[in-house]
Amino acid sequence: MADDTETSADSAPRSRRPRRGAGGVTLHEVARIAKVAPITASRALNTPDRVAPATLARVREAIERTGYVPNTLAGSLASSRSRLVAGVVPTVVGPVFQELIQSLDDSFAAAGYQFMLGQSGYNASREDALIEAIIGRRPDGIVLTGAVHSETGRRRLQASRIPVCETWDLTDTPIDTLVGFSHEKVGTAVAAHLVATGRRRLAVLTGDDHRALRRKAGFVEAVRAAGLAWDSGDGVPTGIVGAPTTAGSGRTGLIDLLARYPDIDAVFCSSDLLAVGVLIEARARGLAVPEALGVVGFGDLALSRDFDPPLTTVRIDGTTIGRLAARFIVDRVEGRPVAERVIDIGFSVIRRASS
Amino acid sequence: MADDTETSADSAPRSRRPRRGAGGVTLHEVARIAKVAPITASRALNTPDRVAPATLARVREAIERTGYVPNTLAGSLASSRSRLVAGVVPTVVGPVFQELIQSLDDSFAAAGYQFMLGQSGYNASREDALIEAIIGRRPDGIVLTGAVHSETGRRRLQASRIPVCETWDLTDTPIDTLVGFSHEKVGTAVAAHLVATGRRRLAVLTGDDHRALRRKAGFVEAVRAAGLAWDSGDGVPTGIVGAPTTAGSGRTGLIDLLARYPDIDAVFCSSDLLAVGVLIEARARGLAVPEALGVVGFGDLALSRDFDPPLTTVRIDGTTIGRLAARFIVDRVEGRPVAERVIDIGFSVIRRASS
DNA sequence: ATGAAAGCGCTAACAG
DNA sequence: CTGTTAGCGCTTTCAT
Repeated sequence: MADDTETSADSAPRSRRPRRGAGGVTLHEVARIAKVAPITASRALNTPDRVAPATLARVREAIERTGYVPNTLAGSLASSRSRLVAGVVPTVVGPVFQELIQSLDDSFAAAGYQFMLGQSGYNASREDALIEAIIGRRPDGIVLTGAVHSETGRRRLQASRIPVCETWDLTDTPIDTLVGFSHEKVGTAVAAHLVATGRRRLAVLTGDDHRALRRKAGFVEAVRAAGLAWDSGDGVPTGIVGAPTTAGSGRTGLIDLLARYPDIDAVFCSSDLLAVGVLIEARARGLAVPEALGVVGFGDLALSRDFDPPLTTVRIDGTTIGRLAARFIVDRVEGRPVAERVIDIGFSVIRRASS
Repeated sequence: MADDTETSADSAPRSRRPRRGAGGVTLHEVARIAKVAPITASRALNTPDRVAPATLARVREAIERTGYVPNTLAGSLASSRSRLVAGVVPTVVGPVFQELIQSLDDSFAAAGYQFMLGQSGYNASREDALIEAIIGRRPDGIVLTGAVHSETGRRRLQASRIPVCETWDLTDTPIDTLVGFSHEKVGTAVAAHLVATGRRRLAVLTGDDHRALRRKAGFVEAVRAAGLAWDSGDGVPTGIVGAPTTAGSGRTGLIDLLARYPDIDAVFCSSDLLAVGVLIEARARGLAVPEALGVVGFGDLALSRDFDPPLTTVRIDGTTIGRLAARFIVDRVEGRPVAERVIDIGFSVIRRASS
């Protein structure tokens, strides 16, 4: 029994090459203790029903005794399957992607995959580095949030032949599969809502990121189409704030907009946090919402429903995006055919008291 | 040139074993095209200054031509170094850990490590599974947020010999290294602040998670020590809400507390979101803050500073926690001695208009 | 139901 | 500066 726990004390040909490795317990150790071949120990772990009960018990006891933890690096290298899916988000800071992240985590866990997250940090070169590092680890799938900007990154992903799902956006040229919605149409729909409720002097307060600006573009286009352009610039007074958007930038953004355009009767904000800032500032200066000013956000935070007045906003169903993205990946990995490769999940305008 | 791009068309002993693997370009391919030994190609990638410029150029051209992406799985297996650090958080949902996560990401990136995140989901068995999966991939380090609850998880981490840093909490028995603060002392400090500013009828509104309840315990103890216990229960009227805490649960929590104890003159909330809900509800029912009710939160959201009135809260320096945790891990990995293994980072009470 | 042999793709060790 | 050799720890293929 004593020599069982020693590490290959018997026939080590120590003559030339010293041993390497991290020195942990290996499957060979376990197999030796259980008096089976390594492959049998492997089967006991991966396909226990193809191993005789008595053998299984011996292997399990050996695992227990040694505290063996499989080296999945080695396993993945040998089998080309990692049971790991990597996700890329611009940032986990801010509430924007949280519902989606949660859903991806849950969906992949349910399918027996591990989900791990990396941040690209709104920075193209760091995004490229992250993508290369992820591909290098050969995950079974990759979920991208927001389209990949660099051509390098797209080419590498395509060449890797790893199943990819892009989310949160619609593009003409998906790398592989895609679950998203049209940011332009969000802008259009919000403009339609405000116009329909009698607003005539519309403004925009937006973060300066890609997708927010596309929502703004859709908004502006709809306003012009309705014949309500009233600013000398592109027709709609606009305040732009840097990322990340906060309630603070919402407050200062509104102050600034009102200074330039005192007649504004509605503001479309690119995030709920920004809109909450507008609500706080409006109340602080005695501007009645919704009577004197209509306010619409984007994202449908829990806070938006709980605010006073509750905030009209646009809801994106991150849970469904995550579920569908996971299904795409898992189907691909397990060799099932994927019928349609692009899904437009849409969005909904949630009307509350702020507009 | 044509046969360069074919895959080992020359001497393949196809007699018995068919080829396996994912079929991507390997370093051997690259080496063959560059007419060097594989190890030289490896050096061109990892230690380019130990390779002659001309050789380096040939290898680089071969990499370019083939679109080769290193298989870091194989590299890590061979070298026992992964340049990967894994993080575990209960959840990325909610603002609580965001500053810490950001800081970890930045700090590890600066040191040349990749940081990836997994969610344990406030669930002991899922936490165990996540920890086992992480250890199996042999990262160079593991950062844990909040202490690990299960004995199994702690034992596995300890046995793995992977550098570990626990954060966000102080325990008597760290697995390896630790950067945190005392939740009890937070409660004590907030009670002291409220008592010093003349509050006499103190209450608590708290989420039901582990650490929040420890803050509450510190608060209650301090209130009793000050001779201000006034509730028949443990001395301080308490409202408990489920996780995650939201502004909505803050609103209903205050309603409920006031129904039971109309005399309350201050509330300590276990999160800023909860406190913001209290602020919203107080205003909605015409209860003046801070005159009639003092409110203190925890976490120092950006929103808390931007609210009207600005919220008194407790600030945790997540950036510093992340930086120190990264330093612990990197020092360990690179074999430098770690002087102290436990750091108490403390906290600060930020006094604003709400109290 | 179990095992032997042969790699997965890469790098550490030791030459030259 | 470059190459040869021998693995890292696991699983695949083929055989019994």
